[in-house]
Amino acid sequence: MPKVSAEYKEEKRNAILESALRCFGQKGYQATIIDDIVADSKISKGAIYNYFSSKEEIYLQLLQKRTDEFFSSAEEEFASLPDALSKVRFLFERFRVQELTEESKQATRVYIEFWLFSSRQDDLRDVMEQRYERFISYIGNVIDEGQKSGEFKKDLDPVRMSEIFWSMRDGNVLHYSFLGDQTKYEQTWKVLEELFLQYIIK
Amino acid sequence: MPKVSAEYKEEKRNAILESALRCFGQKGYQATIIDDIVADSKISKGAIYNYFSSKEEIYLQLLQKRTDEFFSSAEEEFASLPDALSKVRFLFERFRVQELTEESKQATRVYIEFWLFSSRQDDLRDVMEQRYERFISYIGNVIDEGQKSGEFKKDLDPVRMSEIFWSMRDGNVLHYSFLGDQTKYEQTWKVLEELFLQYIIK
Amino acid sequence: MPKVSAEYKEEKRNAILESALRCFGQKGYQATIIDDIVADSKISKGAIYNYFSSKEEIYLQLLQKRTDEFFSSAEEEFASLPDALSKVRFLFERFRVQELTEESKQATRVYIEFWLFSSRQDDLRDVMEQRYERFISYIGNVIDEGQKSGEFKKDLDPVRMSEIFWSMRDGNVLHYSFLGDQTKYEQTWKVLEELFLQYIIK
Amino acid sequence: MPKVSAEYKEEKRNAILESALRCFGQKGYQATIIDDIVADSKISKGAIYNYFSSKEEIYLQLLQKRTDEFFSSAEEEFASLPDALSKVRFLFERFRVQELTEESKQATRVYIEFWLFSSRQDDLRDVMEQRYERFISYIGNVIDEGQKSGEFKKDLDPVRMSEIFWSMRDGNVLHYSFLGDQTKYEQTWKVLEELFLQYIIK
DNA sequence: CATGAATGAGCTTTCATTCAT
DNA sequence: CATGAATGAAAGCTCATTCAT
Repeated sequence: MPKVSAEYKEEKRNAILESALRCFGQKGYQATIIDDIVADSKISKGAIYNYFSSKEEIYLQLLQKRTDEFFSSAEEEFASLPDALSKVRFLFERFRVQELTEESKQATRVYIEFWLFSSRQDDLRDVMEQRYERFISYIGNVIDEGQKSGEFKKDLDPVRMSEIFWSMRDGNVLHYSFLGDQTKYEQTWKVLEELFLQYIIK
Repeated sequence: MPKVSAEYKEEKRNAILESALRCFGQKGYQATIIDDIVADSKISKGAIYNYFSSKEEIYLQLLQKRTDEFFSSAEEEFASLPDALSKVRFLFERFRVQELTEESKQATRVYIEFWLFSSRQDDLRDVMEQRYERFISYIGNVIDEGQKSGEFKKDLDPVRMSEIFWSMRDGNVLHYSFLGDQTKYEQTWKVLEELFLQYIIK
Repeated sequence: MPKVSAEYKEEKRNAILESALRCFGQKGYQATIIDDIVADSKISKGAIYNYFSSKEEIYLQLLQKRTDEFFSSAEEEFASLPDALSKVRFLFERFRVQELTEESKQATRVYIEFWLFSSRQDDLRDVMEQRYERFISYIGNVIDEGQKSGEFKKDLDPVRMSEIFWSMRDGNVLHYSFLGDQTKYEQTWKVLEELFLQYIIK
Repeated sequence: MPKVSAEYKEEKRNAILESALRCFGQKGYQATIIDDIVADSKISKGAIYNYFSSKEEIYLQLLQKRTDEFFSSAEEEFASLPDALSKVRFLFERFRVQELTEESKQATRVYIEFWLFSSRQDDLRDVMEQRYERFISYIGNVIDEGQKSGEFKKDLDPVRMSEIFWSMRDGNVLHYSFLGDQTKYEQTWKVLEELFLQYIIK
């Protein structure tokens, strides 16, 4: 019989994750120290370690949460979209709008940093690779759908096009996260969308 | 041993830089400790600090050297290329081939990590920003040249297209550095080239 | 263990300061390494840095504490002393007795070393200069009081006489800290007292 | 058969010592690094170690040289002085004038620093103790001479008075080296002279 | 469960000294 | 003898993690 309710614990977990995202975003994953999260969240160091076993774990959970949120919200939107093209357009729109928030920009930056960081640690690599697959196949499926419906060219490899989508997105956000110019980000992203659609649409 | 030749010192410097690149590439900039470079280069810690004033300095010099090499070799090639389109094609070709080397892949990975890292430190930011400008304007000029010669569409913003080129490249290399699949890298890059050229050519 | 009382922390702070004084006294400020204080106090390096931000800070706090103690105890004694002469006599007596303790001898030695050391570092200089002023004006005021009451010669500059007092004291302790001969120290100090009083008394 | 003349070697030795004094004076003994002396003297590190076996040795030699110079010049002056009082007056005058030079002020400062430093190392202690004795007995002898000639009070202990002389001098220079106010130094020293003479003269 | 004091391995950088040339 | 590159043992300080209260 637990001493506190499950909601209470869930709330605390979330508070820690939110603080962690802010801190990681501001200082970077490696540069953030646990005391930064303590200061931001006003939750004691010991408590943080009650909820997460390590700094790495915090990051991983954060990533998981954001990933889940992305997929569930995308899934929700997709339900009302009639065809593959609308879905691709929606994704471009979504990344155009979403990245503009400071939170989202930082999340991506941290994601890239951690991605790089993880690539040298086998246990982390596996986690990141699975996540990668999930993202790739998600858009791959939309492309595939569009091919089947005759919207997109048939001779494209859906996986390849998906990789291209994500490369463009990651590259663009990487530049934006350094430059910080929102208008430029939106315009560049708009051009990338044109480039991409022009290439896949029949 | 003192009063050694300038070449000797240059060699030593390069040996350190090469070791550093290997180490940074394998473990990441932040995760690499000076002793890793000592172990890899068989050069003592003190000696390393005779050549470079800090770990940061080592990185910056490494970056400078690679940047200089890129521009001088590109300049050389460009001399024999008749038009802007050939130049853009050459750049795509170059990044297709060059990134395939382990060294180059790691260099880019380290570059991205440091880029992220530097964005929070004002003094480093300046250095990185200047380097960024240099790369952007380099391809911007080629685009501009192509517009004047009538090769490329006139209504494109050269700077934007340059940013798009670099975003695509950085995004693609980032993915490749994580996945490590050369064939996939080449194919994706090929498609990105098509996408890009199709968009800019009249 | 956390959420300890303020006294607990105060005790720990003091334990560190006491160890530091012992170490500084034995080996000198510059020659003392943090591990010496760790060894002497049996408090871990990390814990020491929880209480003080640097070795310099430890020294400065030590100085502050001793200075405060000096002034508050002197103030207390002064309250019951009827005239300026008694006060000057008291100060001579005090330094005669106090310096005899090993702790006090070492403190002065460390103080002088740090004084020398600080004179080349602007931020430290300021701190040390203020402390200097405070000591000088303290005795200057007593001299002044004695002049007004007619005890001391009127044509003396109180500040100068105060500087002379402290010069004699610092010089004498410096010699004593090197020689370590208590009897000699006391006798020399006695003579210096005579010299001084003979010069200021009407 | 040496390769170079003895004078050549002597010159180099002196050049090193002069640079060392400048450096020690500016930065302190402990804070001075060999490279400072290299930079100041333009003599290579290896060469310095040909002439001196360690940094400590450099200091000791410097001290020896200055001590010898002091005694030989004092001896020279003393020859023409008729009585003990003139000799004591001459010493006060000498320290009043001499300390005003930047070089001399720094030398004393370094001397005190090293004195403190040496007191914890047995081998150095011996050297410093001997030097101490020499200085003490030098003035002790003058006092003694004055007592025998009837100039000074008979009931004074010459050694004690000598210690007092040197305490006053070291204390005063210590303060001056921190404050750096020449006028104040001269005036304070003048008062100390009065104090001292008033006490010893019959 | 929460707290935050304690731990100590680990990091970057320094510098007296050595020694190959 | 002169040179200055090489060495590596320290030193000050950090910070993820633990655990007594």
